[in-house]
Amino acid sequence: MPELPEVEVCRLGIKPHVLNQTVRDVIVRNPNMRWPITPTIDEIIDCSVLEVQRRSKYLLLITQKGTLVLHLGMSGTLRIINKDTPLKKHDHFDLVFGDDVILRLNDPRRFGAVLWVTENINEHPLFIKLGPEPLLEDFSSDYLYQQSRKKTVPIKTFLMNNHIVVGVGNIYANEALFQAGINPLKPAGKITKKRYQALTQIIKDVLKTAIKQGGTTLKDFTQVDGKPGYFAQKLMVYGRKGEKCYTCEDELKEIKQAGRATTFCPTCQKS
DNA sequence: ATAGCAACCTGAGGGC
DNA sequence: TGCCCTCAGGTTGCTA
Repeated sequence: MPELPEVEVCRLGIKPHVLNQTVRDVIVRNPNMRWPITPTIDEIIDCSVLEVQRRSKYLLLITQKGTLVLHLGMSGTLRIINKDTPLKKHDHFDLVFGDDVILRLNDPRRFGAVLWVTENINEHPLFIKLGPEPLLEDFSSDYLYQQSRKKTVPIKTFLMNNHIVVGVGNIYANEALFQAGINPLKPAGKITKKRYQALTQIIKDVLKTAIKQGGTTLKDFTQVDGKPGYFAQKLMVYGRKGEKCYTCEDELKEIKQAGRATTFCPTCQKS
């Protein structure tokens, strides 16, 4: 389900329900996520949620004893439910704050993760090599330009590399490159500073707009209240292979890059 | 260092 | 109806 906007929408949705609440119980129905949910997770019981943060596509529930790290993988969703809510297939994990406040993780493909981290989160192996947050100031055109020098990797693959910038997944990489008029195959190192200035701003704008719209609902993403996101209605290229470009009406093409589908307009994104 | 790709897993959709 | 194949919003970790 999630790229950065979907995770952020999720964070904003659960925060008012869990902030300053105390964890009463933990229920693990299936520990076999990307990494096993370990019994040390029980250390969170009796802890209070001091902050609800996001780093990259990870949600962080920060308590006095440690941080609960949640990742939604490709198909994960979080809901706030109550004790009478019937169990659905793939409801693998509950964080119980009370009879009426249960944070429940559903994840059919189990690419997601639930981790209990007691060390400094920024020194954790999963976090230590992450690039800057795209919505913060340290993600700038100067930074992106410097990182790209002498890189032959295609710009689309470059943007999806977490070491360069986090949170830009397949949907928003496609959309940002279309809006910037950049060919996804163009080597990152051959793009001018001026074009990086435009691209950097477009990435920020695309992500912010998607957050405002409540994220993109394709198959299984819903907001915490179960409503879909509305950004799918704004997608210019993603998932539109063979359809007409909204700008020039030529046919959108799809190629494969680093194992992921890239959709683009050969006319509007010539170079 | 870098690039490509297999792996993890379930479900949906298309072709026959 | 069923079977088989491909594909899906992510990320790690292997090989060359």
